[in-house]
Amino acid sequence: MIRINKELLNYVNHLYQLGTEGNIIEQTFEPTEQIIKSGQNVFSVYVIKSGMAKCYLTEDTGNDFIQEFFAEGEIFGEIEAIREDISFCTIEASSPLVLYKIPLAYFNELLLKNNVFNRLILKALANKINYKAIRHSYNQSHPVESKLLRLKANFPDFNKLLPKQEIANYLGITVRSLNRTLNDLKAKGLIS
Amino acid sequence: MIRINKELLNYVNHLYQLGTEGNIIEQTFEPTEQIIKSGQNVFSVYVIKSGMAKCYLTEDTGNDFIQEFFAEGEIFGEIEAIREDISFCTIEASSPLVLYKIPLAYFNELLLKNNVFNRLILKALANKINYKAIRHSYNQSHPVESKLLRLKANFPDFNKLLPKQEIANYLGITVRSLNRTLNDLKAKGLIS
DNA sequence: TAGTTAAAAGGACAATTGTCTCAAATTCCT
DNA sequence: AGGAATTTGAGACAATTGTCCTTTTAACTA
Repeated sequence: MIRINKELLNYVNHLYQLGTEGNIIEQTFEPTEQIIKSGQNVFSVYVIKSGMAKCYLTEDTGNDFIQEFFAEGEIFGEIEAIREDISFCTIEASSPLVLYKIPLAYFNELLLKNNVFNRLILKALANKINYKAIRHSYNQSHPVESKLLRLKANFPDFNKLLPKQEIANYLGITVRSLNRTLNDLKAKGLIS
Repeated sequence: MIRINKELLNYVNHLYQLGTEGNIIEQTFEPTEQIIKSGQNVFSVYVIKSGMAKCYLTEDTGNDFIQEFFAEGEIFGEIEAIREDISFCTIEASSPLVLYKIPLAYFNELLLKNNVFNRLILKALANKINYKAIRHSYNQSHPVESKLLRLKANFPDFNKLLPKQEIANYLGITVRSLNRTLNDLKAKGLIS
């Protein structure tokens, strides 16, 4: 649910310290600001220094489906950079955000010339595929109750961190179903 | 549903032609044979030369959820290689398969020393993330009827190619629901 | 070709989840 | 503090999807 990548953050932080040519700059955003918008061009790759953002797709039904919440060290814009395509999702600040902004040209240069960076990106991509595969499979094969228990197990205080609508959008259900299931779980003593 | 990667196939074919050190070898499998098994170590990365394989996860409910069907040029085992982890899915031949088998050591060497290969892998990974994100979002936000129409639009003859159980496992539904919905669509004249 | 096995189809019912609506609680302004 | 706006909670009902089971059809084997 809330993804981090400390290793990548450390490395980008290191690149930033080097400070050569001012290639990487810091940028801040306030909650609800959108950094990348679905269907638009992406001119930079971003790594989160601090704060949290949500990554979501808006469906033709009007529903938002939240892919993940990104926190320290998570990268976004890299898929679009590598595919040389417009964005397929929207990234929106969930809290005050501080980002490292890497221009496309420099990102590609790093990929080509910096083995360490290249490997970190390969790993970041492989991890995304891994968790996406597991999550999709789980979501398709289990009822809401199981999904909620799983979420609770991984993020005990999810219901304090996020509004109900966001939790529902993350689970791909309605708020009504979420409330109903939370009540069932409370009645069974499986949740506080 | 059936993924291909011609560009990667061409390049791996080219590497194979070079034939240095016999690093890449060809291997064949018959339907139902498993090339990679969930939970086990992966010793090679594979690229499909011809035929089709299914990539699926088995859930604790006993359900198989099919991530994708892989055909010419699709790569698998690369996630595990990059993450240095055991496999999280099973790859099983759906038809007679011919594969290029790339040993881990050579795969890593290529990633490090061959810019063209490296970029092709980055693209392959980015594409997987892209289509997974879009599919998961769609699946969570639409009823079975929409999923089926979408499948029909993308693969008009899916119901001739695959048994019902496989289609159901790909859509994350039961065969009963699949049949019911196919009937509804026929009644509405939306499907043959 | 008959007999066995597997795949496809669907009836009947139950469980799950969504839709619509309204009321209560909470937050946010100025 | 007082009123507006947002968030939360839930009742009543409808629609969707799953479970279980039986029948039909197709496919394979000896």
